[in-house]
Amino acid sequence: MYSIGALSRQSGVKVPTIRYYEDRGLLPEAERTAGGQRRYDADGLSRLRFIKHARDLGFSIEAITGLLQLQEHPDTSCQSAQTIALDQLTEVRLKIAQLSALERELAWITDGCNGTGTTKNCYVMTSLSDHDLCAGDH
Amino acid sequence: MYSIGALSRQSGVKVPTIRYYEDRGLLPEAERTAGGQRRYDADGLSRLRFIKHARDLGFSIEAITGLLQLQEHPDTSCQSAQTIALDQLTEVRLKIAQLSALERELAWITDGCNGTGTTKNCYVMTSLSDHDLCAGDH
DNA sequence: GTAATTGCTCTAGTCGCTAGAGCTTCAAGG
DNA sequence: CCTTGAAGCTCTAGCGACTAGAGCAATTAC
Repeated sequence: MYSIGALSRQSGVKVPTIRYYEDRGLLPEAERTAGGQRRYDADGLSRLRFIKHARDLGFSIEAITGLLQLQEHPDTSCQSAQTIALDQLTEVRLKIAQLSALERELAWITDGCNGTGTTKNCYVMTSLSDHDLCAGDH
Repeated sequence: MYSIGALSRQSGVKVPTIRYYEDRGLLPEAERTAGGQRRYDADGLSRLRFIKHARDLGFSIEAITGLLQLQEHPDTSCQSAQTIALDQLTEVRLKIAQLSALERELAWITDGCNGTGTTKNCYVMTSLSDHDLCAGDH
């Protein structure tokens, strides 16, 4: 049996975050000692690791709730799980595309300034004032 | 003189967001009519456009505050402006790198599942449970 | 037995807005 | 001049996923 601190060390998830996950229903209500402290077993640890891994991959709490529900029905089709993961992949790719557009703009803007002039004539400042100086659209 | 609604249409920034920017100190306190409504001039509009453009490029409110302060001293060196922009570029590149790593993981995980099995044996589910099945580290 | 550590609950703060309630002011038409 | 409807006002609360802190109770190691 682990205390919440031990679970935290084993999983890499901070103590308040574990309590937050319980609050949000990702973790079942933990067993308690006579004094009211939470105690966990190996199942609790593996469930928390699952959650952490999914969070690290950018899944939302809501998506993880869905995945955990699927996990509790091991004989149903895994198509739903794949759909959740593919949706996440799509979102990640979209964000990468958006950030890449920003990267191009920022590189363009910073390239136009060598840092030696004054703010008044600075390419960074004028670019932000005048959208037309940008390379692409956003 | 623009009303807040007119300013909103001209800038593409929503009315409550304009008030929020004023609250946060990005915009100076607007002049008011006798009845207490905000009125803006061309300067207010160009300042708001500057803010919007910077927000679109992902600059934080704090970074924009810095840029606006620089803008008010047009004869100082523009090195600070370039630094803020380069910092932002670095952050964007870092986020892209992180998301690209996630993309690889998610693609790997979803590729391993054809959606026809059961949850119990689903590669998506087992990958989330067992970190070692991942392609890289994160 | 005592002291240090860890745990508990509860509230509030982070960021950048967004939504809603309940009220007042403005501008245009008659 | 008066009405009406749109647009404005302030204030509070909510989003997501935590994080920080106060003030107290339980556990554990010596």
